[in-house]
Amino acid sequence: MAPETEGAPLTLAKGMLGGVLSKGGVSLRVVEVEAYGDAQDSASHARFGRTNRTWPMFEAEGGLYVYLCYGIHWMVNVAAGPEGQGGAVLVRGAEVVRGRGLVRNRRGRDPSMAGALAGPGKVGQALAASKEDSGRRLGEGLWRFQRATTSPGSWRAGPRIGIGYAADKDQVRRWRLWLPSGQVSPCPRV
DNA sequence: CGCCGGATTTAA
DNA sequence: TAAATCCGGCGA
Repeated sequence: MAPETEGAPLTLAKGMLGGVLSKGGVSLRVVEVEAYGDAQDSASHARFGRTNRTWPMFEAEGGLYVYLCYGIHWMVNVAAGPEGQGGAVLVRGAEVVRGRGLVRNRRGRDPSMAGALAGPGKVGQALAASKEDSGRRLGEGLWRFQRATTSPGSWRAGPRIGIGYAADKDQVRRWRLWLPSGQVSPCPRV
């Protein structure tokens, strides 16, 4: 499936753009993602190796890696495979396709405006993601993912956000991808 | 065993 | 510009 010349996380990231990620009654169209690599990627949690938290990153493609950031926000990632390698794709932005009322209740605001789910914490909240979801798999239980039926056509790429701690060489990687139609998540203040 | 700080959001 | 809020990973 993935070309050998390209890392699995970046390949999966491209494949996820425009697709629909669902948990229970909420379905979100993915418009922004970031790829995180294996232990060599100093921005990736895979650099810690398999730990109590990070082990789902090392599962085969389609595994869910969900973790808490800043004590508040749940980041939703999809393991990129191959199994044992480490690597995942963070969902950074989405649009509500189904379950608008549910998302409104969870978020406390109307999710229909453009950019309402621009930001990984917002996506996690819309899906009510938490620790229990980490280690589950897409296609099992409440979680589903439907790839885009029509090709997104084009995407844009830029450096990943919020990884200032990582080595410079990693920041050169343009592993944040988004659809031109989608609103990009804001760059947090450093 | 305690400290540090983060793949962020929000409101002031 | 800061507060919210927590736990994993690392050093001691």
